[in-house]
Amino acid sequence: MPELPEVETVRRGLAPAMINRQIVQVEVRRKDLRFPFPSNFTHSLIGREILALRRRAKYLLVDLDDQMSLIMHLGMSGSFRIEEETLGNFIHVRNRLFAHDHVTFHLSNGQRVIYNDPRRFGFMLLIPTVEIMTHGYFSHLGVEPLSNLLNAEFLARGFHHRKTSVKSLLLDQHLIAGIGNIYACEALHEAKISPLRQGRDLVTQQGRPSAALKRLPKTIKNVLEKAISAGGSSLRDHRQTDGAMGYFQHQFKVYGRENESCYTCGAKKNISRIDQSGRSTFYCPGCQK
DNA sequence: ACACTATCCTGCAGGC
DNA sequence: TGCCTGCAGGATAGTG
Repeated sequence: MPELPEVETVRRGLAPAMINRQIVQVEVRRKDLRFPFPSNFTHSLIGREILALRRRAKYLLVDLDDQMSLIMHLGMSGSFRIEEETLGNFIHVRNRLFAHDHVTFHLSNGQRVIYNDPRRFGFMLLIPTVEIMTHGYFSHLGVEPLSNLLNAEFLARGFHHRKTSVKSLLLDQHLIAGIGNIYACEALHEAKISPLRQGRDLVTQQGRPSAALKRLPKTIKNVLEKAISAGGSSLRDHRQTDGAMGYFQHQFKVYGRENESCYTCGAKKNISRIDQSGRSTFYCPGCQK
């Protein structure tokens, strides 16, 4: 589920609860998510203070006070929620658990952070903070799409000679890290670029970005920033940490709108759904060329 | 290097 | 009602 805007929404929700708190207890309810938890996972976390909560691409990075970082990925269906141990001075809320609540972090401020993940494609691991950038998960990640590193010249270099479709290139985390299926579709729509175009087709003979490609960095940033402002997109599993839904799904122009009319060019019942590398792509053949 | 597939897992919508 | 199929926000290993 979670693409960059959803992960960033989660990060912003968790930060005030977690930063400068101590982890006083950790409950792990199964032996694995995508991968087995390390045998010392719980033991390594208890007593640690959380110094910072960062995001890289779709990863959450929790920096601890012993030079270690907890790396968390939400996979397709992961979410976090924050619950209070106490309400007011007297009422103790029992630890209500739901299906697929796999991990609970009890914090020194009396809050608990619960990780829920029905499909269990998510994972958590502990690595030394200084090794994050050289670790296999991160060393080959592409640029942050909201940074200045994503610009038309960068895309021209990345797309040059590539026969792969521009849609698939946007999903390639080695090139740009953080875009997923929804926002790839939405950004291409806003740039009026067909998802079927080959990467090399958007680059001139001289290796310069075409006029269409020059529009793309801006539309990527636009879509991601608006989605963050809306708390992400809730299709099924994504929730903000207070349990609220994101609401950017109401602003989708193409994603999930097969056979509906195009808001941009007005064509009736025009939005198409096609398969690209096993993922659904939504676009308007009328205005995306 | 590149392009494409199969796979992990659960839940849900739609067809019959 | 129930059974079956396909599809879902991700990322990797494996194949030609």
